[in-house]
Amino acid sequence: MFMPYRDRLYKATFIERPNRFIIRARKEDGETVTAHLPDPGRLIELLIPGREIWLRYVDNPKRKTQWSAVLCESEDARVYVSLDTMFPNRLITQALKEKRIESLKKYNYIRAEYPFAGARWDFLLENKGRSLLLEVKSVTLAENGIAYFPDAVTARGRKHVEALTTIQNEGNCDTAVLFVVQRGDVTSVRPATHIDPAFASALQKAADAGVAMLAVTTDVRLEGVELGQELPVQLNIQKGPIK
DNA sequence: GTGAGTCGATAGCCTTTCAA
DNA sequence: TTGAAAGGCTATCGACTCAC
Repeated sequence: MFMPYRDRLYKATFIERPNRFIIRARKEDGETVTAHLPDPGRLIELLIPGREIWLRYVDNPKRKTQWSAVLCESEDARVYVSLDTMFPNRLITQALKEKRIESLKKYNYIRAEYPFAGARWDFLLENKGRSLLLEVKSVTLAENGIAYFPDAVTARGRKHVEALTTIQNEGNCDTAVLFVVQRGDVTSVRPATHIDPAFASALQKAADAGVAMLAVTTDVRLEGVELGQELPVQLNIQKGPIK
């Protein structure tokens, strides 16, 4: 399943990141522009001065910036990595509606952004009257063919997982976490125990409680993003990548 | 039906508050 | 005084609510 970008992309060179939502980049015509960065994650492996990055122009006078970062080169320049944290939800919305994810094929798409138990969940699915709450996590960090989440300590992410565990234990509905890897050079997903051990522990407890752990890869291109195959989520991994 | 406004989400930095 | 914890702020988007 392929989802094209809605806008033309402009090649640029990353210069700096003044704050987590803003970057400065130099376009091919020499103009230096300020762009919004949709992914507020750390991204220290990706956003390195001199690296190629692609922007889209946004004609919206209400915005403070007229440019948004869309994707950049991976560390080894072999693949592109999406920087748009909104894109996975659009892609997964379409994939769920079209039943493109094998593990979730039996579920019907009900709605997105479903408020339940004091939180808002990315998707509500249903199979034969049984509901499933699905939380989507965007993954950009990878090393040696393994994707890691998160790329920075995430108390909110941990609370999300803990809430899913509680809901799963109550038994009223099923729950799942879906990691969407926004790059095509990985073969599995692991919790980043070396970055956020608390999150990794919470994820393990969630899996033990029955929260389904799913992952899909994507092939990020300059024209758009292709939904890739499902990937294994490897828990019980005590150490991070070998340096 | 449409437009305006509100809310929640994202994660790191900085400031403030509070306890030891 | 120092360290930890809590909360606000940042820019943008999409969903939702409400008024017209």
